[in-house]
Amino acid sequence: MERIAEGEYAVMEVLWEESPLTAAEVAERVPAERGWSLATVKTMLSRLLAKGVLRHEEDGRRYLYRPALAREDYVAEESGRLIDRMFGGRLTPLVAQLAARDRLTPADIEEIEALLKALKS
Amino acid sequence: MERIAEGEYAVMEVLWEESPLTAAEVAERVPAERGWSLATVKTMLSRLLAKGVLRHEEDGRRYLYRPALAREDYVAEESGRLIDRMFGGRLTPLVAQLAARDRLTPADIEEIEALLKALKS
DNA sequence: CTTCGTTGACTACAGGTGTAATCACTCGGC
DNA sequence: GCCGAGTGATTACACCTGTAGTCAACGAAG
Repeated sequence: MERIAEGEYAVMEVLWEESPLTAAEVAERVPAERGWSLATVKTMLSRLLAKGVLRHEEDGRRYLYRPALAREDYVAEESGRLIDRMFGGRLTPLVAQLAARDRLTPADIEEIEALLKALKS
Repeated sequence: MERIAEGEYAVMEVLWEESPLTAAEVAERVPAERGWSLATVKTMLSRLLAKGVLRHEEDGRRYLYRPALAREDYVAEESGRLIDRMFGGRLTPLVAQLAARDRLTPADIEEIEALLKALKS
């Protein structure tokens, strides 16, 4: 599976949220902080098409874009990659890491415990 | 904090494992799958120096390199970045994600439960 | 029909990255 | 004193990425 760059990811996010969309609609929905011109968004769309993670269908003289890759699949791949690289493929050290950095609230802990309990049954 | 590229990360890994080391020693210890020449490793070292994540001290006519950035700090930053981007900053969806993909063994679950229990006290 | 806005395609260009080669220097051995 | 191996510095170059500009075609409005 082709890698998706950071900026390209922002475009995918938009389309995972809502699709199909035209290039102009995607541009509207990209977070304003990016400050991208329409041209930039179009470049992203072309590159994502070339990478095969987007599809487009004709709609008159323009295209409607939609993801060709499920968000879950992408997210699973990226998470796995990070955990493999940094934690030798094991999740526990990541949890420990985050805990040590106070990234876990008591509510988070409860939630994860509940999730794990459900998994065991 | 400067970003560290994928290849550069491999060099950091070596130095986090053992330091200080000379360029040649780093090259020896980089995973063989990379198939890097010594020249490539030296380039990486220079760039990492420029980014300020490595230090070097003189040792006669060569340098000894050592990390100027703790592994924990880097790992914390990267993990946080990924979790922010893909899971809205929350860890629970990541755990759920991994669970759904069978990336969690029963042993993992036990381990994390124990960790969380310890955290609560 | 002419004009104008919209659209995809193509081109541009600087900075980062992977992957080196080459150069100049120097120290240890002869 | 000279030579070769090791060393950092400098340079190279293609591909990826962020960020557009431009162009040609086409369809709607007048």
